[in-house]
Amino acid sequence: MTDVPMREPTFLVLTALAEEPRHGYAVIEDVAAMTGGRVRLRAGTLYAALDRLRAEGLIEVDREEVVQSRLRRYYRLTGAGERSLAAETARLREQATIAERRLRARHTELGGAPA
Amino acid sequence: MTDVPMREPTFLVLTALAEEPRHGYAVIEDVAAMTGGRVRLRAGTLYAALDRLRAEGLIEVDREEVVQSRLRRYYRLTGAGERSLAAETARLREQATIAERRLRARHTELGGAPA
DNA sequence: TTGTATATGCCGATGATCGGTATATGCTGA
DNA sequence: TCAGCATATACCGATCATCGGCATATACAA
Repeated sequence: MTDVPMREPTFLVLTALAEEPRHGYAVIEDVAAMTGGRVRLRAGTLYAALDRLRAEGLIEVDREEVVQSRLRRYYRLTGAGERSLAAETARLREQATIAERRLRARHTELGGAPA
Repeated sequence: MTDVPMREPTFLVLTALAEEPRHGYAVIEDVAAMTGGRVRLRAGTLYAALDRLRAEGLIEVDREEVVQSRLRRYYRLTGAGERSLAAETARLREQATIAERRLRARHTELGGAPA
């Protein structure tokens, strides 16, 4: 599906599920921990992303539990989800590498702008 | 605040300008080259991004040239733009590192992933 | 003269995310 | 006691970057 790049929340949801199956709220917590508290996923964003990723076949329901009358629906990465996350990760790394090289070069230059 | 993560086209525009001042069309070409042809910026995306980034103070007009009756408006990164790109790059690298570690761990596990 | 490359720019549609709200339950503290 | 917070899922309207197309010019090649 198109190499429309993933947005940050979507990428982080997949990364959270890459570690182990998690239910929605646990994904929110893991994403917050992973980003040092910077990213607090909104409930609307999270559950919409979960539905969308499931429809795309990148994640699937692992199991459901009921704890203290509350439902916990656990999701896990599918094979396609894992490949998608790996591809996206490679893209992030490549682009970071290119940008870093260029940023470094700016401070390596002695005085002048290149012609 | 500006905690809102940059989208891919915006990041690539800044990366293109990090190397040297470029005019719009040259940005499109550089981004295509940088991504191995994967990302072909739309004119609408590019010029809207240029206007937006200029309004945000991340880029500014470097100079204007007229070549064969056609205007070329060159843009360059500002100090704020350079810091913003550096921050975004760090974010990409961190997230790629976390995702890679988790993806690797999945294949390190004894017994492999459940079908 | 049709098409491609250069070059900038506008405009409507799309869709992921944001921010808020709703619905429950259980725990803690004033 | 009752307010507030954490847990947990889910819907909703608004925002806005991007997409995809179109318009405008000029120059050159097929």
